Amino acid sequence: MTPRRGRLPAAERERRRRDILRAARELYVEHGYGATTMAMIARRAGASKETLYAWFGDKEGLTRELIEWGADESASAVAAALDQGDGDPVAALTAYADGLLTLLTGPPSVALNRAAMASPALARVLREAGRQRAGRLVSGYLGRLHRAGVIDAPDAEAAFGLLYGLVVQDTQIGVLLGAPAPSARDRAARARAAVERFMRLVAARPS
Amino acid sequence: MTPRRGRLPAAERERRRRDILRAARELYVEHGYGATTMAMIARRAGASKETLYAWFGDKEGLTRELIEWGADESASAVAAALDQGDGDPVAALTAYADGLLTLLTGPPSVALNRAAMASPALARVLREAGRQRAGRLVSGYLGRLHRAGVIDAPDAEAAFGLLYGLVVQDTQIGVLLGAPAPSARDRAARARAAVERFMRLVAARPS
DNA sequence: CATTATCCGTACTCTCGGGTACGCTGTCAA
DNA sequence: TTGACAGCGTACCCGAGAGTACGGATAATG
Repeated sequence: MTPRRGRLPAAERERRRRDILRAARELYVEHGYGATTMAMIARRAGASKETLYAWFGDKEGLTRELIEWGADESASAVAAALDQGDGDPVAALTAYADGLLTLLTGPPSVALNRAAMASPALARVLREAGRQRAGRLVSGYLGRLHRAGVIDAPDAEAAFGLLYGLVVQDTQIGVLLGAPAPSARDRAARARAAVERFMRLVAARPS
Repeated sequence: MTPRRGRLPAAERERRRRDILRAARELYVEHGYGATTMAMIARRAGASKETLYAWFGDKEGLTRELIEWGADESASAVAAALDQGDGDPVAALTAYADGLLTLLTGPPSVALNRAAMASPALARVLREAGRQRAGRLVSGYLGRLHRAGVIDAPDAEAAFGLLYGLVVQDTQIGVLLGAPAPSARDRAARARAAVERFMRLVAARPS
């Protein structure tokens, strides 16, 4: 509400940048990517269109930064979840699974995934910044479990795919297509069941 | 190439309708939904824009019919796959799994799923005509396996979700976001592994 | 305090695609 | 045979939104 005018110091400028991204994310959630105009974003952020174009290049550039910002947040969330449980892999994986479902079915993720479908460039960013980065974290964790003899999964990448499938099933694509998102209770139950099945499938063979 | 003019008899009219839908599908695959204009569709189908609007209402209506057409095809494919194997459930489910992967990662399905992301109405059609319909077929099949004592899966819906997750994992969303589609060999291997794991997880308990 | 780089607000241009109107032509039905 | 309809081609309208230009206001900076 404070009309900011004149040049901004670096710190303030960084905050304004986040304000703009936040405004864009809200509008994508409310109206969808296609129906959100640069004018709407500028209006909600209390900025001018010219500033948007000066800072982000164009609508795609702005959206790209939005995706990267979200990917940063989710990567930290994954790392944090895997640190839970005090070394108990089931607890850590369950925390990760729950977080994954919460993230993927959350409005911001849904809006950005839909947006990415409309632009190959954005899709690439989302895939690399989001999925692949988180995948590496989890694969690395599963690889360590394997080497520690906790599970029998020589191919950590494949094990990650298996876990992912058990957790997510068709939930994400369903929500992207308009199905209601699962409740917190549902997510927790799914996470537990998925990890239990995962452990059963990759149980370490007695040597 | 034959310039069709004058009123069309019913049979011919039906063929022209398919021609138009086929043209639209090709263009969606080549350029994406958003970048495909009604003029392009009319041009490729050798029809006039006015005819498109007269027959389909608007772009969304045309796309809706396209989705329903594809759903019809895929429902028959599912039914056919489940009939394979001469009563061997593993063979039938493997055929289904392979077909599912082939369908979901195929260019037409990818193009239509991306299109549906841009419109809640289209998303609803795709979800109901496609996913739910196929889901009912498979759930019904799994329910029969359960009642026959072949598997232990009292909740057929949940069992379908599990099978789906084991088969598809993150492949569909990945392809939608631009990852390369899996090869036929990869699909077959995935289908076999998924069904093998599925059977292990829902193995009938010895009573 | 003067200066200057920003930044807001607004108004503007331009392109593009959805949707419509219309005349011409060819084919089917009476 | 002949009307009348259906469908092609083309030209057109219009709204909308991306991106730009510019004047005026303002706060950091020296």
